[in-house]
Amino acid sequence: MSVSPDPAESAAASAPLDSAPARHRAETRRRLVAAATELFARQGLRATTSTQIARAAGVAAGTFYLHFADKQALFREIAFGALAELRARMEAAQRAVAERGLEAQLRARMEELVGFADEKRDLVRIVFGRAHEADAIGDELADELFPGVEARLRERIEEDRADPALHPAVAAQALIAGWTRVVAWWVEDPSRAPREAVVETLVRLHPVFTHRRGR
Amino acid sequence: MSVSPDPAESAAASAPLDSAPARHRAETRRRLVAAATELFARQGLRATTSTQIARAAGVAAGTFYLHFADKQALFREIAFGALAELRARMEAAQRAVAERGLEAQLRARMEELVGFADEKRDLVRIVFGRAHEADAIGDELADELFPGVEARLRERIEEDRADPALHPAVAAQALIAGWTRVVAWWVEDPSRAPREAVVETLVRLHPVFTHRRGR
Amino acid sequence: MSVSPDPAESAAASAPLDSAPARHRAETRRRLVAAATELFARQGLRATTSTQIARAAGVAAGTFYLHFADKQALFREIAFGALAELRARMEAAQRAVAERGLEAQLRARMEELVGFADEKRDLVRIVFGRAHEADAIGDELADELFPGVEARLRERIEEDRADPALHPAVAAQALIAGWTRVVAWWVEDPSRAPREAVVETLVRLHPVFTHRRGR
Amino acid sequence: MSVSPDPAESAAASAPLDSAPARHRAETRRRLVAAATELFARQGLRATTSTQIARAAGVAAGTFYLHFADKQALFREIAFGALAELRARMEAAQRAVAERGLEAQLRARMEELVGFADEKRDLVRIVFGRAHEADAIGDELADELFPGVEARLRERIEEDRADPALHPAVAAQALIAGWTRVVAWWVEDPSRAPREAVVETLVRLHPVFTHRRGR
DNA sequence: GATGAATGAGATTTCATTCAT
DNA sequence: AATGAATGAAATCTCATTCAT
Repeated sequence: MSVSPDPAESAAASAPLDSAPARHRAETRRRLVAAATELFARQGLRATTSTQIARAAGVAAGTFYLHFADKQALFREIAFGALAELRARMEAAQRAVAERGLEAQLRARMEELVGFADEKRDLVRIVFGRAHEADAIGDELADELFPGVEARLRERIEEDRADPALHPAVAAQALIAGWTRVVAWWVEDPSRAPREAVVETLVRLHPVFTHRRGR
Repeated sequence: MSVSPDPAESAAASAPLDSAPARHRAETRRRLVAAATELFARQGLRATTSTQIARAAGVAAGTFYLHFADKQALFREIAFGALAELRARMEAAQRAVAERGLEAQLRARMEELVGFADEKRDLVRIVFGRAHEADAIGDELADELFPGVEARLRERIEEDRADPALHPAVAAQALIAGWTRVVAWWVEDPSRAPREAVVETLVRLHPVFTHRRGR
Repeated sequence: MSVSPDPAESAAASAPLDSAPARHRAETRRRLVAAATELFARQGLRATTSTQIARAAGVAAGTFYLHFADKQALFREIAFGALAELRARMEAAQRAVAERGLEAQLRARMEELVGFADEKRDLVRIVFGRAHEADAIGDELADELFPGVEARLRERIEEDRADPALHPAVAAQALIAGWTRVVAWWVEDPSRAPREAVVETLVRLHPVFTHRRGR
Repeated sequence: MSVSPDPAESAAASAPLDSAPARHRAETRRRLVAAATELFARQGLRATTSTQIARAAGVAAGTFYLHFADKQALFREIAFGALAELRARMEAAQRAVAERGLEAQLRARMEELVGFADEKRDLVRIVFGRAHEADAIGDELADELFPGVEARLRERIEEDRADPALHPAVAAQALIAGWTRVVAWWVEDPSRAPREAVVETLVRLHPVFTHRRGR
């Protein structure tokens, strides 16, 4: 499911989803996404033009805009797709150690985060890297994460599993910024720190880890 | 003292630093910085052109380039100047409570950070805000902070005032990102959290605060 | 047929060359060339801007760059087009007197050269004149002529119709330089020499004219 | 003696030529010429700025204009100085073989021309090379040569040592253009032709060489 | 649905030259 | 005579997006 508005969605909905034209249309869209993913990874977001993407997908320049509002929208789709995948993996990893307690779950999540970033370095670099190619999309992703992180933090505080003096929103902002920055910094040059140290440090900076109950 | 390279510095160095022309030159430079500070705050970095700045400073367009390589360089100078001021204030605040212990010092520093951001909202917005107007300058500032933060963290760990399992560089990246993100988020809309809560949360996320000695 | 590389050629090649858009595109290009020819003749190369040409052709400024890499490229096209015409005319003139011998052919060619320059004074002035407006394009034209001139000279030498002690490449450079200089000098002020004298002198400086066979 | 107008000459004339200030002034001028010669050879004419020359000569930017009207004027002085040297050397070479006849004199001159170009490749490249860095200065040099070449040609024609059907001015233009082009082409890459072949070809293209008396 | 040619705004930057000191 | 900071004009070229076919 697409997170950003998609000019084509209404059209697709008005026709049988498996009609021949609809299938052709979906195929064109898929080709655009594939071409863009490849080009973004190779050249970055800014250096890639919508016309280039269209050409690489074998369609005309104008066709691009029948599927996406603009270059950002296409990239946003890729980025939010990746975020959805990351969340699913973190969920799964957490569930797999559910009975081992909050700390184990936290570690599992951080492990998954770092592993995911390692697999999708190009994407991480574009979204969170120094060149700031994705402009505000990194912030949009962070905003997407924010409510959940804040809510969970609030719960933990209520359960006395996190410091009650923390302002949940402030802490959530700080946490998310820390995570994104650390993975972006690390994928830039993974020799900067052993992967295990990255995970361990992210775990140990988390309020759930540092909080001593009943104090 | 200029933080960034200055195309004119070599020339200036070859003449007495207090000759009449040199004084006039310095005055022109000062006027450019003042005009730029004003314009950046009002219109943002992108919307402000080098020619606008020159005009506002009462000099010709080309004069701008006699003093700064480009708009970014001038802004960098402003930003690094602000950073220097922030550091000085944080140092002073820390020294003022030196005898009250590490935690008090930490709180004094965070208080100063948040207060400073509050005073220079425009600057914070440009450098760390969502529009990413300053491109990589926010990162340059963060990089400037990094060595010190990392070194201090390392010391604390050695003194058993911070969790020894933390990787100093990773933790420093996370901390700095958290600080900058939180102040940017907060100045965007200070009603999001009481100032005291922001300070307190930043304090309580810090490894020096969370670490329990001798464990 | 375009002499210089055309940024749009690949795109055009991917579509039928006679489709409606392609025809429209070609028409736009033609209008740009026409407008440029007129403006170059009137104002010279330097004083004419790409934006002026676009406006005179009734298209937007950016459209210019859809058809030509820059002003030079467009001028190069005009210049090489003229060269092609000159060559064709020289060939035709030569063929018309083919049976009257080498000297007659040479004279026919020189006559055509001088006549052509006379007709296209503006172009000659831009390309070969003192203002050097066309920068290296005059040299590019000379380079275009060089291989043919050198080859023909070599043949003549082998046929004992030119001095065998001549170095063909050196002589070709000298000849071409002489021709271009003389016509540029003459069109600057045709009263400097009677047209017939110009032709006759060019003929009599040519190795084929001066060589005495069997020596 | 300088060929181009020199803003300093009048001033120099109004003071004793050997007064202390005059000597200092001449010294500054000499340093400017030396610095310029070096910079022009290394970077070309365009890439060298008047300010660069002044700095290299150890004087202020404005001082440059106390000695030369502009960058072109300084270069013109260098170029005309070289031309004067070339002429002197050609004269001397010619005189050395005066008794051996016109052809020997011609060959001596061409030999000197090619040798001189070989020694001053940088200068030849700037003045006559493809980059056209010297703008019209090459033409000014050619114009300087023109009257002499034309007059000599006229004499030869009157003596029946050159084809009487030649138009002296036209032929002079062609000859000079051939010489300058050939040396520029050759110094660009001396492997293009053996030096002897260059000389021999220039000799054999000359009307004095090709003319058969009494015909 | 697809095409693809056309749009169009506008900041940057350089450096020869001047002239007040 | 020397200094050196300041002047200032102006053409380029990009590329996201549109819209007539």
